[in-house]
Amino acid sequence: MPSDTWWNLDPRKREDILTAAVAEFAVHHYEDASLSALVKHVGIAKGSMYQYFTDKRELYDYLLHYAHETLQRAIVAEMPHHLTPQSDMFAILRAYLYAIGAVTHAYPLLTQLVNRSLHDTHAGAHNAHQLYERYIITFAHELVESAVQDRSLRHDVRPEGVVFLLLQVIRGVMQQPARAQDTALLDELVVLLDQGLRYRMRQ
Amino acid sequence: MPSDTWWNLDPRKREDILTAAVAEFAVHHYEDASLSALVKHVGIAKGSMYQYFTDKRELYDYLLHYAHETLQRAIVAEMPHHLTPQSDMFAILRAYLYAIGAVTHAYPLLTQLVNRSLHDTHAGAHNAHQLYERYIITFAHELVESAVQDRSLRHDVRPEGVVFLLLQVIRGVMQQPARAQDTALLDELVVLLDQGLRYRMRQ
DNA sequence: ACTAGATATGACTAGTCGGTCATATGGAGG
DNA sequence: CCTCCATATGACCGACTAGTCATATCTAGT
Repeated sequence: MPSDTWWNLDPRKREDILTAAVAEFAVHHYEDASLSALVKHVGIAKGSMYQYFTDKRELYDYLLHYAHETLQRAIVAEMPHHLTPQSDMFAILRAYLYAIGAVTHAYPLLTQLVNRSLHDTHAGAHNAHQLYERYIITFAHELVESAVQDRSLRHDVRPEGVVFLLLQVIRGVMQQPARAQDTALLDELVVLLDQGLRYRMRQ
Repeated sequence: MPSDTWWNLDPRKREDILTAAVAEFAVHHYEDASLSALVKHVGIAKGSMYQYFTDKRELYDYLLHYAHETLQRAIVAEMPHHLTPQSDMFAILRAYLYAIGAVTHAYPLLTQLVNRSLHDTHAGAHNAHQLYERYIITFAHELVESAVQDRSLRHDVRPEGVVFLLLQVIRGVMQQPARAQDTALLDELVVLLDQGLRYRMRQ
């Protein structure tokens, strides 16, 4: 947790630091990110950062927490209101992919920060970097469970494979912001997941 | 390219260095990987490494090249001989996923090295880290193209989405060696891709 | 105007890194 | 035994890092 001093800061200054920190950790891995470069960029003394955070790790954890919260909020806000947990699974999935597309476009650096954290072994020492991963996994699980109950999902396979498939599609969309903007592609993906890849005579 | 000195080396020594280097770069990102730690681990002087490679970058490129070649060879060797490019797309895909499962299990460190390189921004300055990515993309494209021609693939969608879907499944299997061993899961994935997720009355 | 506590500062420490190079060692041919 | 070239070595260099701390500055209460 940041210190009291951090919260006593002029909000504009706080935002400046936050923005610069996100940029630094979005471009570099945890170990490579440089506090020296960061403070120089913001225009404050290095010692000041240690008034706000006990060390680099705490700053990083706070950034991930902030990124996770911001992105999650934005995705929820982007989901159409008329959808309920009882809506068709594939309608929900499509809306979710659309929302991810919009949000990754609106917050490219936060997205990059989170995506990078998912592949950072060293960051794995702490929990914070898994916030987003857990969020996605939970979404996929709930989606599948709900679909199992209303019988819209085939029930001749364990949910495991279904969840795996959904997760990989969601991860792919999150990690390729350019494609996430291609709504036609997202539509096709949902159709393919729904109906399968194989050609059938009558469909 | 490594120097002549490298190739004049006692093969056992060469292998020791190679093994240690793979381990170092499999665990750490390019920037974090330490030549000092590496040579200490092998038991040679740091200067010696610079007799074999001009710099860190050349060593890394060589490692990726080596990893790519080894893994690709192993996957090809693992594919059943009775399959031809004309075989059913989903049969080929299943065999491919099986092969990846076997190979990632047999070469965990090489797999980790390659997977890490895919997410390394700095490594992106050079081409070597994309060897494997290109290999997988090519495989997916050829698979789809072949399936389009023999009409086993639905043709109401552009190949783009299909390739995306296949790539994400392949990437997921490569990056989660534990799951890649679960052949039942792999089977289910292929079925789901083939037939789709939705429940249908008659199937 | 004075004081006390909160905050800002940047020179400094101790450590690591990639890379260099003068020197030492080894082995083959004469 | 000597020479010559390939190879091995590790002290050393400059650059960079995270983190510290004595000191300076600021601000609010009296």
